[in-house]
Amino acid sequence: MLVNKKIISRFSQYRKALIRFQELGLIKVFSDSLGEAVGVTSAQVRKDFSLYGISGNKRGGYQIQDLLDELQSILGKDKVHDVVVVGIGNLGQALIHYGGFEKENIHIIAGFDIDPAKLSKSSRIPVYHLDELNTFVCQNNIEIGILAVPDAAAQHVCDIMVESDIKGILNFAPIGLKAPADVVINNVYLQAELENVIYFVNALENKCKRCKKQ
Amino acid sequence: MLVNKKIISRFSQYRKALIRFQELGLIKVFSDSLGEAVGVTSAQVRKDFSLYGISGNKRGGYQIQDLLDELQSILGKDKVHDVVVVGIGNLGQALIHYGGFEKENIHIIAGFDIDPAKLSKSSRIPVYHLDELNTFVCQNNIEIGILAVPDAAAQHVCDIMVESDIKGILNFAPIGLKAPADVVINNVYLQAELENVIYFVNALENKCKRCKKQ
DNA sequence: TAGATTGTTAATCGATTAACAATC
DNA sequence: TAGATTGTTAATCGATTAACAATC
Repeated sequence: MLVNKKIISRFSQYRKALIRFQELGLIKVFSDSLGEAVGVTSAQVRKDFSLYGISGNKRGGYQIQDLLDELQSILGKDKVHDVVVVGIGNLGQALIHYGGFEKENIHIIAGFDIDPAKLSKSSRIPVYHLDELNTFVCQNNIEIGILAVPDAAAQHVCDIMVESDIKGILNFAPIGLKAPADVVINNVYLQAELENVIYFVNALENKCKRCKKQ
Repeated sequence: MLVNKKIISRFSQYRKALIRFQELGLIKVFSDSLGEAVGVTSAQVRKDFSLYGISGNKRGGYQIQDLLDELQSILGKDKVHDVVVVGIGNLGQALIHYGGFEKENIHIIAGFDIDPAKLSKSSRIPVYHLDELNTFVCQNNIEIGILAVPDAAAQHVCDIMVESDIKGILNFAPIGLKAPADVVINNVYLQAELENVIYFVNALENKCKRCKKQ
């Protein structure tokens, strides 16, 4: 796969950095400075862009606005994407209350749960019963769903989402979900990310201790 | 780097899957079934284990309990890790209210913010002013912090955390944080993860359209 | 024993980087 | 022009996988 997850992640980060540059009043960047802002080499930046046919000016760097236009279109930021959140626990709640996605053209338009206490059809972002997911997705042409239910329910709820014809799932349950090949699944395992930090902090400490002993 | 982020992430996932297997009453697994549960090849599983000197029985697979013991110790699950959350917005709040980390020996013991409205010293998990971070970290021997502040504040707050002698940061701001080499930083960019799903859903759709045209 | 699974080596695959010619 | 930066190729690096001998 020539175009992979990582390059698209970097595009998201380039975009964020370019917006910050623009806010500072800058007009153009070099692969060098953009790479530094994101934490990658300048070669990486140029390679990424050239893969997508994005070109700058030899000696003159890249026009920030041009880059942004290209990245917007690659990342689909030129149109609104409606998203639903399934599972209104702590994380699901945080996501539907977080206002930051709005201005990024990602609109979270509804939540779903099975707990009657969580339902509220009249909130700014309504929360419906999971039974209504199918109809809602169909009527509103939803393609993307965020899955934030307890581990034990994850595969089952995933099946329901797929059944409803959701085409992409951002999954927070630490489970290797099974789904048809035409459904995109992207996993974020928060506990694993935290354990990663813990592991490397310990690893580094042990290395230091060993160094001191010598 | 022979031991990288990815292998440790897989260890976290193996562990979760093994716990599920154990709950089902299973005593041993094969690299095959464990790989399937996590979504990797059996070769990957055996390679990962052999890198850490974890061995099974030829023909007999691996004892789940033995594996768990090894993974617990690699991931540092045999002792409690205290963690603080800096930035009590939607995400920070979700993290300190999420109870699931407790039984995983990851204890979130305090939050920090600068907004007076967010402070509450008497909650189950108290939220203090950022000014108190230094003292708190020192007194409680904190090594790990979760950074969940607005983008614009991220680098500044990161500096404060490093200053307080925090050694590992799980960062949610889409910024390539600058920190000394002995500070471990692990980035989770939720918006980028969502944009990833959006990108690949679109990419797949376009491919299908093209297929149908032919 | 025959069959199945591990552990490991070697091959493959893919992503990153170094380097430099092209050129503004 | 001289100098700096792009765009791209080739080299490197690292991670994954295939394959199979060892062996329970």
